[in-house]
Amino acid sequence: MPTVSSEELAAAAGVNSAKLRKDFSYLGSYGTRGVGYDVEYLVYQISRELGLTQDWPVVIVGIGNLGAALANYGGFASRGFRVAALIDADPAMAGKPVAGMPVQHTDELEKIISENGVSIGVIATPAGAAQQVCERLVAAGVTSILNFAPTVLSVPEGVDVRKVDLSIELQILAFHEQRKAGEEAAVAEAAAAVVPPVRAANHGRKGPDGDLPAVMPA
Amino acid sequence: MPTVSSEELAAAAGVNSAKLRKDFSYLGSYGTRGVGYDVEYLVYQISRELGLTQDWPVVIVGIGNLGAALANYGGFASRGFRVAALIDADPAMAGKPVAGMPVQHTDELEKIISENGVSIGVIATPAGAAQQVCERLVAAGVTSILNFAPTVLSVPEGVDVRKVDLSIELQILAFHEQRKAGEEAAVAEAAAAVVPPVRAANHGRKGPDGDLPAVMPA
DNA sequence: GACTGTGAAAGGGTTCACAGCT
DNA sequence: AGCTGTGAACCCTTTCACAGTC
Repeated sequence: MPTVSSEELAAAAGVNSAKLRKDFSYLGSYGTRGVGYDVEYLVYQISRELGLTQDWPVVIVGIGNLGAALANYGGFASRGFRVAALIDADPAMAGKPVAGMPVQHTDELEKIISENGVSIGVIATPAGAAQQVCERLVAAGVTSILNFAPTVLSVPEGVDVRKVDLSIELQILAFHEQRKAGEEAAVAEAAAAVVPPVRAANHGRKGPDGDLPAVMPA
Repeated sequence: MPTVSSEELAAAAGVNSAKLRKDFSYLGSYGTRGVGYDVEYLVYQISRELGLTQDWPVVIVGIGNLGAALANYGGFASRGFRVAALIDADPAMAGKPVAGMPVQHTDELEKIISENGVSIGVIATPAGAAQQVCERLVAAGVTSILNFAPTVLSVPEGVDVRKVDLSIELQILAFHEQRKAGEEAAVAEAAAAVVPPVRAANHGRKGPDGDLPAVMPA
């Protein structure tokens, strides 16, 4: 399939074809009128725009179950990420191979970051250690942090932090599950609490990844 | 602090106070004019609306690093989730304790789900096993699935699936990182590709959790 | 006086619909 | 004829601003 139309892509993604065309147009005019988009060229242009054509060295700090899971995660390499080092504070971990790579001690953190030109760090430590690790990463030159620890990190201006809370997705499912569990019961409960019954909107999927639950006026 | 104003909450959350009041108003009128919101009452009402006051038994299928990390994750219990069982296809895993709970074999899957009234399942298996596990979960009565495997699951109507891709958050950081890495370079590259230079919007944080990156017209 | 709840205005994103190119 | 690229219309969300309540 060398070429694809906005209609086909939109159907596959579950969105309106006009939206898809307009979105693509912000990246440039990569389509051909009367024909569609050249698949290979389009993939390249989008990859480039998203930064997938670059090589991003990352360090993972905190090699517990989660850190090890991340180190073994196959999806990183294919998206342009290269795990430059695994770092843990436990001296007993040092030298142990995880995902075919020896764990290094926290003492080496600054050296690893500067030698590899790392600008993205992943924190998978316990909550108590996260802020301190974060500060060391930032001081060493990291400007983007992905935080899996259940803490809100404070960082200086210019540093990006994204927090992944593994329970939030479960909460979203539970929220919908609650709504599924019979409207009668929900309405009865709502009435008992002297609350106007509320209806779930946006329950359907917009794209491959659903939206957050939204409570809308009836 | 028995009471809070919309202004205080909005400042803490980084949103407009009118938006916060309007959002709350969709849940009902839980505030008091001239006073604010009673913290305890508000927390209860929001918890109830989000389904946090219910007990949700969940099963985790696939007890590798990620499954173990999820089993050990402290955030679940505090949000009303109870890990009813850990399930793995490897007979060698059966009976081994993970997070203080014996791993059970996949053979028991249907029994576990019906006996515990489980409606939410977490899939942390390798990609190859995910669809099959998914089908067994659904057949056994699960109606919400949280999928950590790098596969798109197909499910019957009425079943909710949310996919967590651990590399997407990294991609978002890399996207911003790319933009940080000097506008001159980016513009030069864009010009070389015969593309109008594009500027990142929505780079700032709206709430505690940042938005997806958006490419907007200049 | 202080603060909520909410109509109305403003703003932003999505969809329509069609001009323009192949 | 077929499909992109995009101005304009539309619609939904956010913000303003103030009436209503304590």
